[in-house]
Amino acid sequence: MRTSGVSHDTALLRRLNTRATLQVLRQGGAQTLTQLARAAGLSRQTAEVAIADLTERGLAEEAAPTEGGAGRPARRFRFRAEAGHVVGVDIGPRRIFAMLADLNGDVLTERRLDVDEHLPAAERLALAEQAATACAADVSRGGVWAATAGTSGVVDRSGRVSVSHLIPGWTGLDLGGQVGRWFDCPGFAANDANLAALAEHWRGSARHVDDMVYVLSGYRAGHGLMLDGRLRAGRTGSAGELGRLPLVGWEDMSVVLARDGRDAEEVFEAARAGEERALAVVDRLAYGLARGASALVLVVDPELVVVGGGFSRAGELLLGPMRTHLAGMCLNPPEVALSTFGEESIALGGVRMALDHVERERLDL
Amino acid sequence: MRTSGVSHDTALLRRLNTRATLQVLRQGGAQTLTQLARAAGLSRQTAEVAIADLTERGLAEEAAPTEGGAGRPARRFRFRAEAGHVVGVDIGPRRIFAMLADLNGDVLTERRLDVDEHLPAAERLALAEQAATACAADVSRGGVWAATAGTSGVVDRSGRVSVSHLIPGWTGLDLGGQVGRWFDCPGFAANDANLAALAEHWRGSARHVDDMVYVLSGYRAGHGLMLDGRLRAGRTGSAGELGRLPLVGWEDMSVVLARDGRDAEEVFEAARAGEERALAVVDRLAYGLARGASALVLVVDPELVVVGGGFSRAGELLLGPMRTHLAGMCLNPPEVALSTFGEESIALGGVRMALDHVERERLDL
DNA sequence: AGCTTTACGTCGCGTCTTCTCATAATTGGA
DNA sequence: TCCAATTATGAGAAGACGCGACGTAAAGCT
Repeated sequence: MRTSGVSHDTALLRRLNTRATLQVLRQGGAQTLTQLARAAGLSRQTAEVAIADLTERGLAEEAAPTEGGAGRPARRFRFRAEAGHVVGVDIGPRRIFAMLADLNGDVLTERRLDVDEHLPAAERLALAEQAATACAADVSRGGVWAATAGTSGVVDRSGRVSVSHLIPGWTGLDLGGQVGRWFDCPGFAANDANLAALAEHWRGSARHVDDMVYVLSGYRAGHGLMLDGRLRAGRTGSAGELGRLPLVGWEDMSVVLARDGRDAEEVFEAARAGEERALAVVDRLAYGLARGASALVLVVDPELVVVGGGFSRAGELLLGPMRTHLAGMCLNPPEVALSTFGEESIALGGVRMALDHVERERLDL
Repeated sequence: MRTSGVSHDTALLRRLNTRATLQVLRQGGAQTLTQLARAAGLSRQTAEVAIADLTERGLAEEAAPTEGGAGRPARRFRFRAEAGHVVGVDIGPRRIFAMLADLNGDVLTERRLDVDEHLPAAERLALAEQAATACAADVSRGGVWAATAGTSGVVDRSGRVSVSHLIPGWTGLDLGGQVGRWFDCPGFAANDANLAALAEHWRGSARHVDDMVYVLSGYRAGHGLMLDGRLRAGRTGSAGELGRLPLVGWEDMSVVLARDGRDAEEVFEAARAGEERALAVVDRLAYGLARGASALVLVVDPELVVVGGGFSRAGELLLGPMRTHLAGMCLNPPEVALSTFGEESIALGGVRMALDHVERERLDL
């Protein structure tokens, strides 16, 4: 039970209506006052007041009126997506990926960097900062309103890396705080699989689904949970460490491949060519994935499982057998889909998480 | 992305302030206008208007003023918890348990009934209806505002039992609809473990925790998920069927006991007396429970695991070894606690779910 | 009885939204 | 070229709401 505590005077109405107008403006593109008012369920005058408010805050501006059409041409207004920016960075063991996006979430610039997996924390951070600030080179100081980093390992709610086995010197790092310092803005950090889930739900394979599970398949495993349209990171942020459950069988992925002697890419290649042995290896991988996924499915019963990560490059080759195995393990097997964004999903999820903050705090949505 | 669509005129303010006043009134007991206003963050006048509103709706009434104290005695108002009622029914394989509660959720009457596990659906329903209506005998027609039934098996969002292995004729039953018809009110149905989780979170062992997992331990297994303070039933309501995952090892509970030859109660008795063989059996049960729980913990990373169901009667005898086993299976083992409400938890969870509906729809909270 | 304290009730003000009506700016046809 | 139709704009009035202020009412205490 929470107390309300907040006083509700008439100023709240103004805020609410401005918020509604802003939502409509963002979703519908450039619109006239009449259109805005109708869509937001307000009178034209109220919409006008809201637009004046937004214009003053730099979030709206007048656009060119529509050509043609009878009657007096209406003034049109558009959302100034360029009023602010957000940054998402994926800092992985072997790769750094930075993205700059505007307030619509449209990606403006990207930087990709391969790094050595033994690179120490300080230098890795410095490279990530370079990549991120380079992306934002054209953005004025203070123009980045929020930034989020994604990384492998356990990241707690405050943005601190509490455990990381894959990146040297990473454990204990206040990653969220670091990233915020780069742009003097609020900074966040989250587990990579969680961010990937966020991205897939935002614009990817899970666009139309509010209960889904993202499976990060590869030499390391992980997962992200999206329930009721919201990310569930768990108490310590360590949801996503399913790979640790020996019963589930994700740990022996690398064993399967090692036994074969080839790396994943080669095996997939051979399997695509129809080679028997490679197909058997792929089936074994699919079985392992299905075992892990089945635990997720039986626990949270999602509508969709999205498979991303390195192994997902095999595409339907892997998904087909995975569906078959999963069907045998669950009462109501959910749909299984490939990740839409490959490598970019983590940085894109970072963009989304930063946008979430901006929408909540600065746009007052 | 959803459009707002709702117009925000000044009437909304009134609604919001009335809501805030009602919340304060319910939480704080009988209060004066000044107290209400301060707690709700409103002016005294506004609180007065809200109270007038609530009084008209039958939800508030004037109480006796406080004795003593300087100054003019203030009128005091209290929430009329007796303005409406809710019903929760647990319809299990071998037991029916009905509860009537007022709008505060205080339980007024209970009825418990043992039934044969082979009892056909129609007769089982008739008995449940008898138990429930008997509980509500003193309540005027229309005085029950919502009712919820809990049962074992998969219950979908609409309140239909989609799968039930334990109760004959249960599969396909529109349980929520049935229960609603008893009292001519909105009726709901949910899986028993989910309702138990709700109850424990409301007033039981998980009172202060918003991310928790309820484990129904017994000859049949199940679980309920409470994340961010809300129940997550999953797409088809079949989250909670973890027992189906053979890898997890919940299925062989009965095997463990069968091998011993005694039933659970006898084994616990013997173990309490210190008998070696019984202790080994309990440890084996604890191991099985921990295996199942570990899957839950690794997937959702809760703060707390609440153990209920038949085996939980063993108390710390079972929980101790379970904690030990769990610690070996998880990175960050959560706390493990016993269920506060034994058999009553399911019906009580039903009360809570019915109250949720009432608060949302009729109290406009 | 008079003082102090606390609550009550009414009045007026400011804010917000909406309705109405006069006005402005276009297009298309006479 | 001019006029009607159409659509948007702008100003003013009305209604609803919340809040602060001030006078009044009702108790206890001295």
